[in-house]
Amino acid sequence: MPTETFFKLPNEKKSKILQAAKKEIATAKIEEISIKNIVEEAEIARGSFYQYFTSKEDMLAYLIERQMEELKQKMEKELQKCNGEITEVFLTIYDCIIHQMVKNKDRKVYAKIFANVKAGEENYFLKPPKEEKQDFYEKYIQKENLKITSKEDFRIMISIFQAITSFSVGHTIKTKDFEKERQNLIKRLSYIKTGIEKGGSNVC
Amino acid sequence: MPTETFFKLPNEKKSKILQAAKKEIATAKIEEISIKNIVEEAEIARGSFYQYFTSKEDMLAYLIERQMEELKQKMEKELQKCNGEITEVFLTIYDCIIHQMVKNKDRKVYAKIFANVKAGEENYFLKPPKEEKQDFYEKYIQKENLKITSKEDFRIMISIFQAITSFSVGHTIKTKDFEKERQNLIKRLSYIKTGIEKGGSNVC
DNA sequence: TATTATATATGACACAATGTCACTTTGTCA
DNA sequence: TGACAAAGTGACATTGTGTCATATATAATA
Repeated sequence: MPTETFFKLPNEKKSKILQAAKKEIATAKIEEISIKNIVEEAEIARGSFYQYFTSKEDMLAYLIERQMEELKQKMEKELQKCNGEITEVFLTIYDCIIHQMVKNKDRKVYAKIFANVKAGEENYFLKPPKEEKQDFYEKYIQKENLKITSKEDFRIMISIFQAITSFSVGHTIKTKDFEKERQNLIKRLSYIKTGIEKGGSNVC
Repeated sequence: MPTETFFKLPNEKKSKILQAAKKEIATAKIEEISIKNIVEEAEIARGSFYQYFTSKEDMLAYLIERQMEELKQKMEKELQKCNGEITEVFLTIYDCIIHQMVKNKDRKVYAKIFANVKAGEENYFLKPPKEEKQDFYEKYIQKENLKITSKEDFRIMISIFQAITSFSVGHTIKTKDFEKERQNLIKRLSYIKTGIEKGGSNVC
């Protein structure tokens, strides 16, 4: 978290610093992000940076948190419009994420953040906002048509969709074939909905 | 790739260097891996390191490739035993990966590599060996019982399983509740097999 | 064997980036 | 106006990187 000093800064200066940080993130490889570049771009002294943030990581974490906040807000707005079908919900989430990574003014920042999500950590993009860890997905998804008998099962089901959605976003960014990858995701979701096995009336 | 010089080295020395590198990877945060530590541990001069590898990344890539080679071999051996059912195949893959990350002498190296797989790049752990990009999975999976009509669909189906398996490994390493997470994966696989939707005879 | 050529090994060095700190400037309030 | 606190500054010590001229070992040749 930035220091109190940072928050007390005039908005212009704050925004200039954040803008410089975003530019650096968008431009440099994540492991080569340099405070030197940021302070030069923001036209502040090196020492000042450390008066605002305790470290490079501190700054990055703050910036990521802000961007995710923005994403989550847009996402919630879109999710309101869903009819509660789980596949629709996750397609919406996918669309929101892709939109941020392609159309948003900070698209390169989003893309860089996403590309650097590690398997060993939670995916910010799919992690529910802090207050509503458990209930976030329940709010938007109708359970009536699902083969679940417990909350635990519901969570397991959600995790399937999270994994698929995350995977699909990754692929989309790599191939940049937005049409195709969206269709692929739809196929994946439909497979999950009705099963991959032949037989039974669950056939597409 | 290491230089010719490196490969010409006596096995003992080579192995001492690789051992030092592994120790560093197992110990340090990925972004803090230091050649300094490696050369000290391996008791070679700093300059020598650069005679063997062109850069830190070069060394890491080589080491990762070696470890993945080892993993893939073990994996193929286990896959031979499978009956061709897609869920069994991916459970086997999961078990192999977890085994390497928990029981293998280089378990910490494997765990560190896995934890640092990024969303923006292919997951080494699930990427087929270089020669057999396309056919790797086809070799072990029976398609007869699957609702697929094209190679393309088969690949999409595989990608679902890859995503789930990777996700499950990640969770397992995080929670360290091996029993539970394996059961969760089994549930996920079963959901994918028969679908998550109520109705139809595909119910569990 | 002596001599030359080639390959390997070495650590001092230049460079680059980090985080700190003593000092300066600015702002506030009695 | 003065004096105290808050914010700003850039030189500095530190740490790690990759390079390079030089030293040493190994092989090849006469």
